[in-house]
Amino acid sequence: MGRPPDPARREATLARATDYVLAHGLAGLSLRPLAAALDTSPRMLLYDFGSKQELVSAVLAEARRRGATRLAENLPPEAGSPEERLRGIWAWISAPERAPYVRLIFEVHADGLAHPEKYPDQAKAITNWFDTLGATFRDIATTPDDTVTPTLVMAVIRGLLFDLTTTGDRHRTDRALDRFCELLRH
Amino acid sequence: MGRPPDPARREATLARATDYVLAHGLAGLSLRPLAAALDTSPRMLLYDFGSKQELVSAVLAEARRRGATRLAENLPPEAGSPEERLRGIWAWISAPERAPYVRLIFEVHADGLAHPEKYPDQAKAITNWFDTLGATFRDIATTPDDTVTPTLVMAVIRGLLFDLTTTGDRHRTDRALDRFCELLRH
DNA sequence: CAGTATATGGTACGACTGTTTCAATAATGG
DNA sequence: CCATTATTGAAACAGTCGTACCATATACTG
Repeated sequence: MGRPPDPARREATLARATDYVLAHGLAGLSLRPLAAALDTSPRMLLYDFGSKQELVSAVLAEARRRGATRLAENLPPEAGSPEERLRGIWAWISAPERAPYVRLIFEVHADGLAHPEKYPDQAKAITNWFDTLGATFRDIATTPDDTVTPTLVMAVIRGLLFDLTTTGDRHRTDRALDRFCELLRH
Repeated sequence: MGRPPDPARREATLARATDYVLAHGLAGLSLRPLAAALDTSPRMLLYDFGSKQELVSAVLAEARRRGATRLAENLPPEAGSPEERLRGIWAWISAPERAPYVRLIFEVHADGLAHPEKYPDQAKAITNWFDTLGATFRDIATTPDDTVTPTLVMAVIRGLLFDLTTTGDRHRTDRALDRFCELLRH
């Protein structure tokens, strides 16, 4: 008996909160402005998530979930040559539409370096996200259990993303990826 | 006439504030705890620097200055082959002693992505810092004014730094750099 | 000494923070 | 209608934030 719970509300709030965090970043996140933008109240955010920290955790999990599905939709891991897949991943992740996700990844990474205790396993989750990408390149590895080549490939992508997001110089970063593909062919 | 100014005090405060920021990060920086750790008062910090934002700018400039001189001291840009220089840079910047600098770089980068207005030209300053490193590799470029190869080299270093600081897996990241050197030789 | 400029302490302001408390409303089953 | 459970609003609490104001202390010149 009693009024039935409405789990859909929490999920809808989570979805819109994730949009908000992707748009505004994690750094200055505050419950009152967030609640105002979501047409709810700080009271309800805490009612649904318990605390700000748990809300942030939920938002990060949701953002990761979204990124993974979008990647799976657009980049079948078996299509084409390794080089074509590498170019596909770069085109996908460096596209302007992905900028909010990329920004959030860098933000969590940086905050996790200063305050590791705030992200118990989420730093690893970010790693897993890149590891998923890295698995795509297992076939250009030197040995079956070689983790070095995927590590290098992911480092190039992350490093070029850092460069692109800082300088905005798409031409130079695109050509640097070309150069890397060249090196990989030999 | 009147009491003479004491510019040494401001510089001493700046040096110790830079130490503090390198140790504690930029994210949660607050005047009162900072002043307490520096045996001074928020009053004096504002007296010397005008505002928190200007203090942060001064600290970042100082940190950049330190990083540049430490690099110049330890890595003469003309010594050895490009590969030896690349390994030298990686060994230098990935050393545990550089961790605070690296953390700060990632932190400023991430914060600059979310709030570009807070760092009018300092995002470019970070780029310049890496550009200085990149100039070291101009001789393995394909053409004299090739910026692509230095871009790729710096991307590998930044990407591997991201990986190393997240996972702590030094063996894997070191070997990934070996692999990159291999690719560069051909 | 007075005059003057720098340096510093203490304090309070207004705005914000995450969270709590108390009360009211809404929706169900009996 | 009533008991019960979920939901929601309004307000307050205790704290922190950057900063401004006012007084005082300090060190120098003439």
